[in-house]
Amino acid sequence: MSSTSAQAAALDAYIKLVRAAETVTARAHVVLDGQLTLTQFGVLEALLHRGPLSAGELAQKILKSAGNLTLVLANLERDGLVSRTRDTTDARRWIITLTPAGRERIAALFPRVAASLTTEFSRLSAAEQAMLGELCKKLGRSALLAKPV
Amino acid sequence: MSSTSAQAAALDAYIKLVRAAETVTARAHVVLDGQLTLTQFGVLEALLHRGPLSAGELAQKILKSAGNLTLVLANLERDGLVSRTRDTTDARRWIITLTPAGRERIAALFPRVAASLTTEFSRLSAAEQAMLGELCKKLGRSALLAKPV
DNA sequence: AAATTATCCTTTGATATTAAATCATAGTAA
DNA sequence: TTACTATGATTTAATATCAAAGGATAATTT
Repeated sequence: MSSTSAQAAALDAYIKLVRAAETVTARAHVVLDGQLTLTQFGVLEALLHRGPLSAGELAQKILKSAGNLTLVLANLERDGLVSRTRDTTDARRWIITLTPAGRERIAALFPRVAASLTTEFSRLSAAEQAMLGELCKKLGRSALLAKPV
Repeated sequence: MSSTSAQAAALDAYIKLVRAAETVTARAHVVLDGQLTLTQFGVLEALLHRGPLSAGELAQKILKSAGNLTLVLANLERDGLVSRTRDTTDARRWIITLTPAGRERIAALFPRVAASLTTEFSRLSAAEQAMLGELCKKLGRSALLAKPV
């Protein structure tokens, strides 16, 4: 079994995948202009488009750990961009809400980031973008090997 | 100009791109089994396949800042996996070399990571992998708008 | 040679990130 | 009710990460 060639192809594709993601992200990052970190942008964007969420829900949306969220939210609260209130029906949960300042900040920055990403992806035709999305989706599917019984 | 549809498509493709990269990376990370962080793996892998490099060259290879490399290399040195010696021809540069323990560690882990990536990418045919690589490469090209004169 | 500029790396201060342990509240079982 | 268990969030300890400032050496200019 000559896994060599398949392996070389996989590694090559992987490197290109990661570099592309990093490159495009870095270019979008620039338009934030130091007004938000990328993680903070992710949190505020989720709140803008989905409304108030619990800390746990936010962690899921941006694929980060609960402990991480605690710090990110503390910084955002310190900066007056979000507020935290206890969930009245479950005292373990915090509900995170955009403050007016937070809403203003993300509402101003989101279009810039979206425009940046649109420009970057304009290197690809609509069909190519759809194809890229499909291939990425296939890659992300749940684990290849089912858990044994 | 209805940028809306193009924008939606770009954002959708972007999300899938980033998630795919993160998913595949996280699955490869698991096989490191706590023996190295991903960044440490990147450094040792570069040294294994390219031989001794300066700190600056390593930073370029793994796309990280010089300040970051200082810390990562300090930790690797503390753990006895790399050694640093002054470049005899340029006293500003450090030459980083794998120690026997470092070589052993990365030589054992690299095949595991490569196998993991190969498995992950086996969800795609060879042609699909090549296509994905091409699309990613296109995305990563240098900035779309030339710097004005 | 002396002064200037450039390069390589480190330091500093801040945010990010995770895993694991802990705390508080909720839900369930006895 | 009293235990036990599960869940949501925080804390802790460690590594990662960057931008910006600083230190040392090299290269260039005058």
